[in-house]
Amino acid sequence: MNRFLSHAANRIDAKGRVSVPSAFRSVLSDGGVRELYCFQDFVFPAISVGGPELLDRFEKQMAAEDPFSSEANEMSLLVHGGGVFVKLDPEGRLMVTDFIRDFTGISTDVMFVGRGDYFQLWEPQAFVKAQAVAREGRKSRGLRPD
Amino acid sequence: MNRFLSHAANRIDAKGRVSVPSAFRSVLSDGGVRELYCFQDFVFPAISVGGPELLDRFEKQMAAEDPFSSEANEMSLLVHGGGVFVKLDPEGRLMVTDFIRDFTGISTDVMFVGRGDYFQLWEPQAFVKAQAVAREGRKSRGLRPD
DNA sequence: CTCATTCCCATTGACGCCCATATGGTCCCA
DNA sequence: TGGGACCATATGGGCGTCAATGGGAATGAG
Repeated sequence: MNRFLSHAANRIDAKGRVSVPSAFRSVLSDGGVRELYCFQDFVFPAISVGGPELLDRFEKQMAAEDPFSSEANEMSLLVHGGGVFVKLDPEGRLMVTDFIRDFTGISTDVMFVGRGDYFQLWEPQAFVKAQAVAREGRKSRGLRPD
Repeated sequence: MNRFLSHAANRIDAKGRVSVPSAFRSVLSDGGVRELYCFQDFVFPAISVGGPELLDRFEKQMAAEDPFSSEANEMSLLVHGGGVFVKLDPEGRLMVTDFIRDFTGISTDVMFVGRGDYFQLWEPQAFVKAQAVAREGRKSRGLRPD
C-alpha cells in the first residue's frame, strides 16, 4: 500500500529536528524519492510534502498560461517562493525551519498527516480542530462518503 | 533540482552589501552564471535576477514583433532601461544600490524569493503581503493543487 | 586628496554527519 | 503462556564544516 495514511505527532528536539514517521519514510523510499518538495499549503495552515513530481505538476499547470499574467505570477509566488526542497538526515529527520514554523504555528511538536500521495506537517492542535470541523461539515451534509 | 526555490531574508550590512543565499548561489554556479541580469519586475515591486539568458529571452521575444510597435517599444523601455548587470563579490554578496532600493522600498533587509529559473529581491513585508494576496486569490477561486 | 568600491581575512553561529541511548513491540523458546 | 532476547524507531548530543556577517586594507575614480 504505497500511500501516505494516518497521522502521528513527533517531538522536535533541541536542535530543531523531528523524525518523519517510519511508515511515511517507507512510502518515500519505495517511490525512490530522495529529495522532498515542501510548500505552504493553499488551503490549510500546513506544509505539504511530497516528491519533486509535485512541483513538476504545478509547473506544467503554469506553463499552460501566459507567463506574464498576474495569475501565473501569483501561482509562482506560492509554488516557487512558498516551496522548498529539503532532504532528510541519515536518521530520517527533517529540520523544522522558520519557513515551516511561521506558516503553521508549529513550536514543539509536529503532527504528520497522510494525504494519499503526499503528507502534511501541522501544528497538532490545529489539525485536531480542522479535522473536527471537517467531520461536522460532512455530518451536517448527510454522512455519505462520496 | 536546478531551480530557485523558497524565500529567505538577509540583512544589509553597513556598506550596503547583502549575502545571496547559498542555495541560490549553487544554482547560479551550476549554470555557469558569472554575471547577473537584474531588472525591475513587470508585475511586482521587486527586482528580478537571473543569468544573461534571461535578457536574451526578452530580446528574442521583441525581435519576433514589429520593432516599431508600441508593444516592442514599451518592452525595451522596461527590459533595457530598467535592467542592469551586476556581479557578486568573492563571498557571494551583492551591492544594494539605489536602483534596487527605490523600486522595491528595501531599506535594511532583503527578502530573496525563488521564482524557478530566476529569483527576486523584495522588501520583506511587501513579499509577505503579496504572497498572502496570492493565496487568498487562489483559495477564493477554489483551485486545488492538482 | 577624498570618497566609494573591491578584495581579503576573522568571527560566530547554524547545520549536517556521526554515534549513542531509550522505549516499545515482536518473536522465539522453554 | 510467560519470560527474555532481539530489533526497529524515535530521540539526544558531539563535533567538524560551511554560511552569513563584520571590519580592515588596498585599489580606483572623480
